[in-house]
Amino acid sequence: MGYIPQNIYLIPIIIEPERQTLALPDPDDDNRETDRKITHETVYESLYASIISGRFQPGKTLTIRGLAEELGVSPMPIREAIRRLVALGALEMRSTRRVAVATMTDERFREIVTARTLLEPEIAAKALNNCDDALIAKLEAIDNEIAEAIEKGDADTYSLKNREFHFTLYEAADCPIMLRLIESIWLQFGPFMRIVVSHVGSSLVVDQHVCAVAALKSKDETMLREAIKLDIYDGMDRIGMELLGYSSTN
Amino acid sequence: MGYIPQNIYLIPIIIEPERQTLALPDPDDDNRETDRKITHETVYESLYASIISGRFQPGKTLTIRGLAEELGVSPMPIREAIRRLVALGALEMRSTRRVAVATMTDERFREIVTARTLLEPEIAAKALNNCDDALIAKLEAIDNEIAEAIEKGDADTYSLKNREFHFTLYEAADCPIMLRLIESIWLQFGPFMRIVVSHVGSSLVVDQHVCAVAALKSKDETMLREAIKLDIYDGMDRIGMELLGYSSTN
DNA sequence: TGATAGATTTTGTGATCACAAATAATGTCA
DNA sequence: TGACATTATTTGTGATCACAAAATCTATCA
Repeated sequence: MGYIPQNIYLIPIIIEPERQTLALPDPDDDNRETDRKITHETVYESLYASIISGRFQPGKTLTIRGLAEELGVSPMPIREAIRRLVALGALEMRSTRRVAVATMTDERFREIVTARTLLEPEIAAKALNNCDDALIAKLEAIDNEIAEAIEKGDADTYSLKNREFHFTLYEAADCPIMLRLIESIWLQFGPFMRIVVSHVGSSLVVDQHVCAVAALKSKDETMLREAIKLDIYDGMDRIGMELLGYSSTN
Repeated sequence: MGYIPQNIYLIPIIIEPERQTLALPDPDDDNRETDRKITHETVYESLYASIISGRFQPGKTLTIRGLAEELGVSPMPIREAIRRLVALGALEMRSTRRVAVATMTDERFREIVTARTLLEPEIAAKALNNCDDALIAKLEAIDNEIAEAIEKGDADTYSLKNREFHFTLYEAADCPIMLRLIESIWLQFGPFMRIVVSHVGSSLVVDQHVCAVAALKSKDETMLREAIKLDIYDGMDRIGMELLGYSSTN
């Protein structure tokens, strides 16, 4: 794969997706004065979270009734949530109208890298104009949590916080349309994020997040674009390595 | 607007969206041996076609029951189709859970131009590798129909064929993920395509489609990217001009 | 033993209904 | 006459049901 920018040694480890029960947040929570709790919306968020955190095995088929029972709702809101996720490419509709978690192929993988390197440096550059000290502080705080997660080998927290870092930055750009496109892309490699890289491998990598924050501080757009691009290459490497040694199971 | 690449004179004319009844294709058609006719799928396609051809006034609120009655189906498949279109940004969900056709703002407009100029030249370049004589012939045929439509001042055919030209080229790239992103973007300015430019204005414009086809013939990637970029600027100009003299109605 | 045909279960789909929130319409009072 | 409260209607939402297609299981036969 010609996009690998530097020589790094990664040891990919697949975490077997332990059966994890889905659950909707307790409706008795008192934060519903702002927005009414719409079931299909809540279902969507629940499935969304499961997908981006890699709780669903890629290729796994989902059934409407199964999810409905698991989440304790009727099939109706499940259907609506599934339609949205299919539209975004997070789930794929098979010819028999069955939905499954999106799988990955070499071609899809390359497309994702291409689309990410086109859109994300651009939106980061737009965020540069709206950047203030609060944003920088927030990003640095997240980056510290990421370092901590790597230290502990906590893959879940790592991928969660890595995502948070990127989207915190991108949201500052105030470009909802581009953000939606990027979100759609992230959803499509979400199921592959549950991968741990060895501590040694990770620590050898130049932390592009630090570079990105430095670029924000010095208002250096070129440096920021480069940092985001290299961070994408780095992150996608981990998934790419995994793809090589792991043919799709079903 | 600084993106305008050349001095052209366009006279935008808004075609008032005449009330046009929606209708599902006759289920008695004999082309259903290949794939079963799923109602919510058919509804989706129907709404999709209405949106990209600008049959719906931007900002117009759609009701589930209203569409259901118009299409002669129950509210259920309407809901599913709407969820998909909301996910793609073609429709927007208001705070009261009401859906409306996406509106346009200066910010959204600029974002769309940015995203298009990032993604479309790239996918066109990928299509260049898979380009054969059949594709070129097809594109030239479409371009002839476009010229004819401009001649006659037929805005509907123009925007339909313009869309066909782009997507025929893009599909040749065989990049389904990027294609979906581009489709999502097109859906968002679809409602604004129903705009006629004066014949004189149009004929003054350099036909970037011809340039694109020439670039395909000579395998000139740089030229192809440039042609696509200029064509986007040209097309978006027409919408941009319209935006200036036409504050959003509701 | 292994493949195939039939039976059984599972599953997607679309319609209908009840309920609550939102919108529109109506009447009342200053 | 105009602003506000009240009523009526419309509309989104979620559950349940019936039906048909798909998937799974089972039994039969080579």
